[in-house]
Amino acid sequence: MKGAGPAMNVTLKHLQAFVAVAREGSFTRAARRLALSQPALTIQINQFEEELGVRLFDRTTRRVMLTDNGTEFLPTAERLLDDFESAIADVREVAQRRRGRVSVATLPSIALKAMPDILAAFRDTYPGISVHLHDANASGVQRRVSRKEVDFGLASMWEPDADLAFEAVMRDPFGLVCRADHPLAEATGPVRWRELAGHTFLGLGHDTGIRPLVQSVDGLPDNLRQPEVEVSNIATLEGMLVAGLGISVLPRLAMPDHHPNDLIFRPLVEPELARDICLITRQGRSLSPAAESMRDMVIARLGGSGAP
Amino acid sequence: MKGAGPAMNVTLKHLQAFVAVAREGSFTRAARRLALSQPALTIQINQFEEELGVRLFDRTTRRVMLTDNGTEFLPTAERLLDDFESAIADVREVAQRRRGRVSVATLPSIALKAMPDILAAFRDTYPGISVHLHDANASGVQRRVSRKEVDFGLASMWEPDADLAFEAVMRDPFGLVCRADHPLAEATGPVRWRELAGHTFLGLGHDTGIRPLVQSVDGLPDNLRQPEVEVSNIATLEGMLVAGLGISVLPRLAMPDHHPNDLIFRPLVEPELARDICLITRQGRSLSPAAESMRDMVIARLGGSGAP
DNA sequence: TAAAAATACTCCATAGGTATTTTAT
DNA sequence: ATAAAATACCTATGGAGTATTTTTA
Repeated sequence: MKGAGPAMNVTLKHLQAFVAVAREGSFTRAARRLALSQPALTIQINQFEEELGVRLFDRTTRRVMLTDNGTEFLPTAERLLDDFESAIADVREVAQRRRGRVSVATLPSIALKAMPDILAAFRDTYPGISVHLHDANASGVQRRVSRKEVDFGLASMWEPDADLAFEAVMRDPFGLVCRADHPLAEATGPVRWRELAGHTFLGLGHDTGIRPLVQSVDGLPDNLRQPEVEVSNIATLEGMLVAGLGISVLPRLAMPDHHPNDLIFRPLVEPELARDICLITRQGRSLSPAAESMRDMVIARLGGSGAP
Repeated sequence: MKGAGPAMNVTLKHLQAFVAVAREGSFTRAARRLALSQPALTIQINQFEEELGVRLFDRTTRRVMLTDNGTEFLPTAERLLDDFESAIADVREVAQRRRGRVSVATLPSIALKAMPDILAAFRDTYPGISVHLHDANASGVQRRVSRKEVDFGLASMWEPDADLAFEAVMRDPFGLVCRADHPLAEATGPVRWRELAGHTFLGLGHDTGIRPLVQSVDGLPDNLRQPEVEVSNIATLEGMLVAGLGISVLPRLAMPDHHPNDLIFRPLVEPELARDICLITRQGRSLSPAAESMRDMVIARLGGSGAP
């Protein structure tokens, strides 16, 4: 409620002019330093004094010296200019990605398989920017983006949301996962969904993004539609798979790779199925410079290729 | 040595525009508040964002909201504007005599006879300005002015000084001072210098401004040119006069008035002699606003009249 | 008399205005 | 359909330059 103050015909140029003349003790030299003509400087100082109602310099054509008022005001003027400059410089540093912070929410599988490389490259390119990585399931990622807890998310779509924008950056194809000594592991290469019929199937719980996708497959065998066993997280599933309790179906990125010799992965076809890994942002909200850089790097690293 | 920074295409107007839009959440309303057209404001914000390299607002034609960067920068921008305004306002307060300080050096006689009224009036007119009064002899007053210990001095000229400016503001006429029962006190009104011949004369010492003036009088009686008794300060002289040890010669203002019934004063003529009470300032140096006001008041109060 | 500030004038860059278009709700 | 931001275009203010005058050491 305090409107544009009465001080606002005073500009930064006036302060700069004042400080320059005070430091140089000469209009001519100060003008040179400011890359200005001497008359222009004279006018600025006159205006400034007029505006303040105070004489800042006692000057003859031979000597220029600060008045008491000028002496008193000089440090203030210098501080104002410094404050101003450094505040602007701070913002610019953020803009130039020399400083900043970005936080991202991803699925655990992505955090594990894709992010380490990306983070390493990012820290390399933008050493001044700190990165915060949160992992959550698909629903949690969306929630964190909505709540502005993170700059953006990287996950499959959990449910459409008008406030969010989803940009697919990578397809993560589903495949059969089972023990290497399982009958289905005798062949390699693609495997059809219907070949999985009759094998003990280990399913994933409702709160993952994976389940609804699998359920959407046309002509899904009954043992996949109504799994005999259901677990809620990948780690448990992994243990059961290694123990040979059954087979399962997972996106390639979600497949555990702690047991390269025990477990195999065969892409599923007829139909091919994949989850789209999306970059999730708030609709209509721009990203901070740091977040933008991170987004670009994620797209560059995930965009063209499939899984690493 | 750090030249005009790179932040200086940014102006206070940009900051004001930013803060106004942030507060109003609307270009149109902010423009109204700034007494500006909406397109002008749009341009300022665009320039500012361009200059900073950062988007400050996410805007559609329907909604304007701060970006994260904008949110972060807003308090800084507000602080910068406030600092600026209050710094300028401070200077203006000094200019408008609402705040400040003035110090003056005067002769004891003036401090005693003239200054009380002046100070009272001054404090009345400029309640925010503090006044410091120093007393010293003529030589000391000049020294304090030269050394910038005071804004100006008020005294007779001790010796010419090219660095000082002397402006006579009042004539302080010399007169005979003696006891009321002295033969010279029988008459009243003016008295001639030569009438003082033959009376015991009490002289003042060399470090006062009075002595050289008296010595300069044409046809000065010998008893004045070579006083039998010499004292160095007025208080002592007063005591001796009251005791009836002799007569003396003093400017009217310097005459003690603790003994209105015991001592009389008769103006001296043939020739008339007076000391000029001068306003003493540093040559070529302007006065602070507070000092200027004090100077004006001193001239107004002493200028026209003689002693109060 | 020489060097520096002040003044006079001229010009053009740009801040700001008006009119219009675009866009999102 | 409407209200608000963006764009296009134009105008005029005033900031800055050059040339000159004034002043003081």
